[in-house]
Amino acid sequence: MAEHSVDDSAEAGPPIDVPAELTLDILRHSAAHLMASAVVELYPGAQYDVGPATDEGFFYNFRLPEHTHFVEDDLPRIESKMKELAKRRIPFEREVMSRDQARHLFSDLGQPFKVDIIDRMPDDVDSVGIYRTGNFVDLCRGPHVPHSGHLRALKLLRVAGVYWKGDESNEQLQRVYGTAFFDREQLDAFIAQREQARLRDHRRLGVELDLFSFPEEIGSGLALFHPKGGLVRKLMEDYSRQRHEEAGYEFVNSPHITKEDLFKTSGHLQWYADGMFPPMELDGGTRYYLKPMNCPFHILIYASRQRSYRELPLRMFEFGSVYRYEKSGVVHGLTRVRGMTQDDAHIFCSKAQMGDELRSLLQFVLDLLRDYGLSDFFLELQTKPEGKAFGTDEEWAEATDALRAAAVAMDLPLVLDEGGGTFYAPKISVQARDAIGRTWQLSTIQVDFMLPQRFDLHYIEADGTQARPIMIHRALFGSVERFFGILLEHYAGHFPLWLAPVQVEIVPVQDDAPEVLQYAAVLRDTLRAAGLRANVGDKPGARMQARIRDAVKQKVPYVVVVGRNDVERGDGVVNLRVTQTGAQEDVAVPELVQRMVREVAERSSG
RNA sequence: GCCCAAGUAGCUCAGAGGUAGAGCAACGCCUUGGUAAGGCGUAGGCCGUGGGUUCAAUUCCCACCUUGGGCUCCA
Repeated sequence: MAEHSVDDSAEAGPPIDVPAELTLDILRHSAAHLMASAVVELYPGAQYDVGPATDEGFFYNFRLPEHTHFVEDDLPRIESKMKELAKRRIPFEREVMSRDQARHLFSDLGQPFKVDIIDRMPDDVDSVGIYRTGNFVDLCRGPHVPHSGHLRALKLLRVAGVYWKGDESNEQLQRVYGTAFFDREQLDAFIAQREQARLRDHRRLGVELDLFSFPEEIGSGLALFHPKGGLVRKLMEDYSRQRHEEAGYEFVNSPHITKEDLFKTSGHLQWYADGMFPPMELDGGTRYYLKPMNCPFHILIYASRQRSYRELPLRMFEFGSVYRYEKSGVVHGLTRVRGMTQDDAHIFCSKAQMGDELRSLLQFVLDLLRDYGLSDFFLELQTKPEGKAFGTDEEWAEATDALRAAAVAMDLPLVLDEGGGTFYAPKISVQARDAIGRTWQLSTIQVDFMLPQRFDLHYIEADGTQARPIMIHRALFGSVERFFGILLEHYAGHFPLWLAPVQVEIVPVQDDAPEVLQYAAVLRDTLRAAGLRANVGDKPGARMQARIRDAVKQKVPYVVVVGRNDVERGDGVVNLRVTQTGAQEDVAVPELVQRMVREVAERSSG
């Protein structure tokens, strides 16, 4: 997933001695040097910036001379040059020199990025490490492999434009990504793993399974859900509604557009305008905005009349459609869209209730996510974004502490994301690992002291005085679209029975024998009467084998084959095929119904 | 928004300065087959959109739209 921000720590410190063992990071960092070495040979005058190892491999940032730039087709050339250099077993030679000496060296070499790194080093650094690989010289604390012969399982992956030091206002450099492993087998496994990820890409599955599409006519980042996708989505939403109802939420609704004043009051126009679609202006000059969030609306519902302490906590839930103006380059399938539906709720409560409410809420979130088949979580605590938020540090600290306390009580790994909160509140993000180990940010829970102030919310305390409620903002799926995409990838399209758009495909062996078709129709109706989604294909002339294959490709969980033999035997036993494994067994219809109904009720993941 | 690349039939892709092709899907006919593709045939395309160059553009150039990989940002 997301790469680290540019990390030049490998270059910025004093040199490190030879390591006790050769780690993958060391190998990859050496591979980055080798790549830079190849690039400098192939593109004389190329300037190199930083080139660390990453989780997936390594990269190096370059500026090529005279407006030349890499294209994808250059990668094979660079890669062969690297292999050629690797064969020569060129030693990685370490040298320690004074800071001044190094500065002169890189200045003479015409490597301004290195000079800059040296200049930015802390004052107490007076000697630095240099590594030479043949003619290539890099500022580097190391360590490295002894010689380039260790670098044989290599692959360059892609080129990308990156901002120097990761800052949008800086010049853009070109980054070449690659990866390296100890041996060929590991590299092949990596390539196979990428292929697996490609096969379960939700954008691909969305087309194959006829779930959703992104027609150009609508616009970037706006999805259309087809009947099957719509059904899965409805099942997801129905269950969510049911659970929310049980957990004491009330259902509200709000419009998609609103006058600008509402977003002035909420602070969205001050802090979030970049993420909003431009306004539409009516005849009288009144400006309306599409809503990027639902909170101001729920706040107005709260404020619609006087509230008593007896009503708190007040929990308002809505599948709210919001629109966010995402930059054109970031839109991505269902996981990053411009129009989405949040399973959004706002809890209004007293400060005294906040702790309990947060703990039970977190438990509720995790329980619900588990029901959708995710079970491997960690939490992230995101704090005040300096300079991009209102409110005092004390208020933020109090809200953040409340969140931290609730998070700690969950006994899950907790990581800190300094400055990752929104403009009105710190938050906990629930991160989940999917079936192939990728992590996704799902739920967010925010403790908000700001908006109740800005909207001047209050309630009447037991003693008759006015008090200020606090707000908890929370979304479990995050957005329905995004969660749908994540589940689709998590399951690789094999939805668990309770979510599968078609649960059983009934395949007649002889599709022109009336008694067989009749038998299949009766079976279908029996299954449907039990609330199961059963289907008999109506494609004429399709042979049994082809129908089975289609059902498998459509990832229908079960296939039941019925034919003349079953009709003649008349014992109500049919053959069941578990699509994902190909396993077959004979089973009596009542038992089949019972089993499937139970599997649905348990929401088991197959 | 920025860097790089790509848009040809529903899908996956080939092609070439002289107005297009395959496989699968669709449709029709034949086949009635017991667990992952039966056979034959038919139809399907403003070659992303708009400009330009040219006798001629889907092919070359420009802009825009959409998509992909990144950066930045985020649910």
